[in-house]
Amino acid sequence: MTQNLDALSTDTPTDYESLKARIGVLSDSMPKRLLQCAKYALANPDKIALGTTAEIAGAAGVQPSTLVRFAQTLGFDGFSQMQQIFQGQLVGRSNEYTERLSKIRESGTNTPGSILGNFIARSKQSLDELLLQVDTIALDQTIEALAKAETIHLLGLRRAFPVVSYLHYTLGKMGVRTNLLEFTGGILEERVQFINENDALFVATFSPYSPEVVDFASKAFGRGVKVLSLTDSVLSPVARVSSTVMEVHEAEHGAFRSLSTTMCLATSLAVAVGDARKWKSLS
Amino acid sequence: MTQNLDALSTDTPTDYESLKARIGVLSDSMPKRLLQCAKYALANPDKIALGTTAEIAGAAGVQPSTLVRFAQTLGFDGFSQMQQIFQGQLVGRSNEYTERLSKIRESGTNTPGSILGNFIARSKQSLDELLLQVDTIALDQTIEALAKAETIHLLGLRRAFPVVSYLHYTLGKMGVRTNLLEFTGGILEERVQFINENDALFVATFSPYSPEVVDFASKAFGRGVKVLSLTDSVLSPVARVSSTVMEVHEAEHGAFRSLSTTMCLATSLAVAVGDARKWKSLS
DNA sequence: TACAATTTTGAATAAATATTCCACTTGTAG
DNA sequence: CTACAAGTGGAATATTTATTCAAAATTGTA
Repeated sequence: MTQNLDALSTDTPTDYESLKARIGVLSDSMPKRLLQCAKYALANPDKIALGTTAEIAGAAGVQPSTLVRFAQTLGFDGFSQMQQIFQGQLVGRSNEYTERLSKIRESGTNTPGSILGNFIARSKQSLDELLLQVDTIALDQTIEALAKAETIHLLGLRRAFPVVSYLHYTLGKMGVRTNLLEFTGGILEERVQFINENDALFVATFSPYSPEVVDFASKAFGRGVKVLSLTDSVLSPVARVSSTVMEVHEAEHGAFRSLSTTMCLATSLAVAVGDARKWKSLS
Repeated sequence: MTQNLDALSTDTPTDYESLKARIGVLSDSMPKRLLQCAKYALANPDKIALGTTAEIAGAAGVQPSTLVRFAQTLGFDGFSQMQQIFQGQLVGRSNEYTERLSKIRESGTNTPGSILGNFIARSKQSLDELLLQVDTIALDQTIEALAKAETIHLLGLRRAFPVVSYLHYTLGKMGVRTNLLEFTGGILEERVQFINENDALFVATFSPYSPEVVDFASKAFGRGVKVLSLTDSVLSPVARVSSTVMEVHEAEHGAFRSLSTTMCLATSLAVAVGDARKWKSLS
């Protein structure tokens, strides 16, 4: 890494990169104990982010006060200020990106561009989170169940409806038999009896959860039908009446949630199911 | 996530998964404020990991003492003990991220995880592209036209249908009058005469472009109605019969395209229109 | 409607944590 | 060898932070 000129300036570092650069520059002229701090900090950034001065000092073999002097040498007010930089690094760069954009948003009033920029940033963050937090076991189970099912019944109202209607279209295009359950005129309940034991019910529901959807899933589950659900929290009432639950946290802006991340997962699901069916039909 | 029986035991959770499961089980019997804590914790685990009781309580809209009670309800000694679980999750995750990505890269393209990882990566790329290439003038014009319209008529078939049905729901929630045009039984054409001059027609269509949609847009445009279109190319046949055209390039994997980026744009559009209407109604 | 039980609040308190300060040590130049 | 500066340790302090508790509000019930 080439040395950063910013590190020579005297004001406090604002991100992890400039902090590292600053340490690199100053380490030459550091006395023994401060160098010990520097080495420990670079080797254990997580510990700095989460520990207390006493803990860290103990682990690094110095006194708590030395840790404070170390932070001050780097240009910080004290240890706590330096710690925040390490904490920010721990949470991830995606957060920083979001913060920058939302600051831009705050400065100008809700211009269309800033709203879009904000949603883009949040969606990217939400996608990262999906990659990290997705329960691959639940995903595999869902795909397997959907691949085996004779007919896939799809249910989702309000914000979840676009998700199931998309699956209806995409799975249909792949030759999978799907049945999009619509809620027109309260006849939904009776439909549960037409769901076969070889079928599967895919339910999408997000807070605030529609009672009709939960009821329907509950009845189907009671009849022994495989219920695969996609929801936004383990607190979802549909979780208790599902064979498998997949969780997805959507990007939001104020009270409004996107469907960006959910659609990404839905598409993957559809492709994976189509793929699994292809292998099945060949064997 | 599949339900965890361990959550029923009474000793303190030792990892993030069992903590989530515990919350899921206990949430039924939780009073209002504790439920608030539960929801906030599941939605903002990072904040719990790094914040102080005062900060977190403020953000979650409860008292610091309520946070402590929440932790105790889950079986912890106090808030600090619970916080350690969240911190552990945070550290584990940041190490896991690159690991998980490289594992996905190594595995073939047929495993569910790799399909999802692929879509996530492509969606993020596609979102970046949207931020860079979006035509802000067209975006502004579209928002302005939709904000002015008396009724917004929404049209989209196949893969575009989830987009307009989402707009129908979200705009409706904001008190905007929308009319979702459905194509059941070929009576669509006649509907064009019910579109007022003060109305707007929002059309979404992607390759392969449905002729019915293009025809309808063409007729409406001929009658002097504002036609705002969302499509995937300037070569789209709908572009020639539109007042304003917005372009979005969706993430794809083989022959299958997601709706991730499109939904991000649609959400922003809805929020911006809702916002613009609010200002209008106040003046 | 009134009573009991539960839940919430917010100030008081206890615990912990960061920071400061000064005596002491170490290294160094004259 | 001395004197001086720089660096260090650790107790003392100020600050922040978690936790407790009793009064008030809410909820459920007879």
